[in-house]
Amino acid sequence: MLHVTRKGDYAIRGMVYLAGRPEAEFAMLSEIAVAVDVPKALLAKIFQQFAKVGLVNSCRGAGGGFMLGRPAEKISLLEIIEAVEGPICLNRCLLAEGSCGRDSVCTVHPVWREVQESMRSVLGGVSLKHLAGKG
Amino acid sequence: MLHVTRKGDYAIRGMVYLAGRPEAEFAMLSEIAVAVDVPKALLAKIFQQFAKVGLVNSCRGAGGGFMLGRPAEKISLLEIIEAVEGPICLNRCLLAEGSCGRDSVCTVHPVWREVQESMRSVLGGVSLKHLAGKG
DNA sequence: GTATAAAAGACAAAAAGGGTCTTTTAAGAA
DNA sequence: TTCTTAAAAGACCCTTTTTGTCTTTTATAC
Repeated sequence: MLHVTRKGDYAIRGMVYLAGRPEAEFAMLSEIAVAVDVPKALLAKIFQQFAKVGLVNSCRGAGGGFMLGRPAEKISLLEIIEAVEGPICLNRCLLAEGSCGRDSVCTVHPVWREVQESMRSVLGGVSLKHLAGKG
Repeated sequence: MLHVTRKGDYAIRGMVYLAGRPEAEFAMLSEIAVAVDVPKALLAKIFQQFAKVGLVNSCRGAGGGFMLGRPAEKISLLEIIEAVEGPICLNRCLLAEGSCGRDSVCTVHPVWREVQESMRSVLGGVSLKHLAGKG
C-alpha cells in the first residue's frame, strides 16, 4: 500500500531525463528507455498518455521522438504522478462527500485529508527543473 | 496506488470502536464486525495480528473477545496502519540505501523521503483517543 | 464435559501491477 | 511515390496483491 508504482517511478525517470536534454530537440524512445533503465514498450505507453495531456510533445518518423511539452520549471512532480497513476486519493472516503456512507461517524476522514493535502503540496512544489538539478 | 487498503481501513474502524468502549472489558468479534461493518473473518485476521504485537488483548471462550492492549491515548494511527500494512514506504529506493542502484543519480529520492516523513509525522501525531472523539 | 469464542491456516476469486507483442499511422528522405 | 523510421494504439498475458471465505484447532468459563 501507499507507494508509488513502478509506472510512476518510470514516468518520473523519463521526464527527468527529458528535462536534462536540450529543449526543443526530440529524444528517441529507445534512447530514453536505455538511459533511464525502463522497458521501452512500457515507457512508450506512459509517454503516449503524457502526449495526450500535453506533458510531452511527440513526433513520429525519422527524426521524431519526445520532448517536454512545457518548460521544465512549469511541470511539477505532482502533475507527473497524477498523470500516470490518477489523482492521489489516500482513501475512498476522500473521493466524494458521502461516498463511504460513514462520513458522519468517520473521525479519521479529516486526518486522511490533511495527509493527502500535505503530500500534494510537497509534490506540487517540486518542479522538473529542480529534479534535473537545474533549479 | 498511494492509498490505504481496505484492511487498513477496517483495522482503524475496529480499533476506533474498541477505543469507544469501556476499557478492560472484552468486546466480541461479532459485535465489533457488525458495528463497524467489516467481514467478521477478515477482522479476525487483523485483530489476531494485532494481538501478537500487543495492540489488542484477546481472550478465548465464553466471555472472551478483544480490548485495546494499551490506553487509547498511547496508540497512534501510524502504529495501527503500519501494523496491518507494514512500514510505510513510498518508494523502493527508501527501503535501504543503495537498494535502487540509482541513489547517486536519483534527485527524487529526497523528495520521497520528505513526503514519507511528513506522512508518518501526521499519522503518528493522531491517537486513538483523539479518533474516538475523546481527545 | 460442554458451549463458547478466538487462533491458525488453507483456499480462492478478483483486481491491480508490470510487461510483451503486433499492427497501424504519420513523418521524413530517397 | 515509395521506403524507412519511429510513435500510436491496443490486444494479450503473467504475477502479485487484495479481499475475502471456510474449516479445524485451541483455550476459557461454566
